[in-house]
Amino acid sequence: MIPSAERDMHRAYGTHRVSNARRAIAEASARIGCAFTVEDLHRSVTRILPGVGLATVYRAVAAMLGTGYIACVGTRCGKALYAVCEGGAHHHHLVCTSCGAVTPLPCSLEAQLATSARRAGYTLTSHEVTLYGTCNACSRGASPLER
Amino acid sequence: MIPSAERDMHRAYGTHRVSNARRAIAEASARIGCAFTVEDLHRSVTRILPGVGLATVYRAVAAMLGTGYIACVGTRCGKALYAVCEGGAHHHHLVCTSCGAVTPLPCSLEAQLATSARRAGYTLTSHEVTLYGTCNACSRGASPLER
DNA sequence: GTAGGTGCAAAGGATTTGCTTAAAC
DNA sequence: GTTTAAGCAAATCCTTTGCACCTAC
Repeated sequence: MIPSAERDMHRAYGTHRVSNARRAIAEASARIGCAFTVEDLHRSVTRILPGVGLATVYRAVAAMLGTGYIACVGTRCGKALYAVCEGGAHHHHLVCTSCGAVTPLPCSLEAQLATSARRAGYTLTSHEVTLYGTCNACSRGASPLER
Repeated sequence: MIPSAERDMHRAYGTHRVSNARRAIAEASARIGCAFTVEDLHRSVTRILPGVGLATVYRAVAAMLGTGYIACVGTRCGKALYAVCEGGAHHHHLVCTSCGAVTPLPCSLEAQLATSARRAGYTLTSHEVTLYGTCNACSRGASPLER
């Protein structure tokens, strides 16, 4: 086993056990390279390893959310959208509404938001910021997926 | 009919027709005073006007989302959470995770976020910011709802 | 050897939709 | 009068769960 691949598995699943199915699922997540639904992921996974069940993908997604390897970056047509998170540092996501590309954005608002919250009498525990826009390629008219 | 109440109905439903059910739904939304699920809203509405169906509430919620009278401020246990939006100006929401209180927060990040996005090669079309925390009352240990 | 993962199928549950009747405008 | 909403019930569909078997550790 290539060490870097093993490291990725640890990033994805933490102390959970790693099966062939989960290996394929983490690999497929990374390969997709943009925001994906569980269904998208399942389709990709079965190309790598046929026979993996949808429930298994859902369970692996839950595990990967737990470790922060992936994050929910919105919804599309009632389905949750996920994306692989690059580093471990606190960040947000910039999602292309045309092709689904996802770019991580370091969070520089922490102090500012906490101040606003405090002024309103709240003690901030967490915040969610998601930016939606069109990426360079899509702005130039490159093949977008259907929204 | 009290003029101010009529004005509220217009804010809630725009050019849609206003029935007794919808009047009760808009009124209940405003009375709740914090974040609510469709189910919560349905319960409140039937106290004002018994016999209103759940589907009617869902359809009214869709209409009120369309006019911006209410907005989605997150989810709780898989159910969408909504809150009445005060003014018309662009703002975000500060949600108390303990009691569900919602405080509108004027958006002061527009320029900053657009710049971050542009730097990443994106043309920003929209953004969502939701802050979660504990309100003053809950911090002091006042009766919280179950999470 | 055992806790944890898999696959399948069935259940769960929020939300939507079809249809007929009733009410707004 | 016509168009739009209500109410009911059934359908939809994403997601979760139960269970028996298998596998990573």
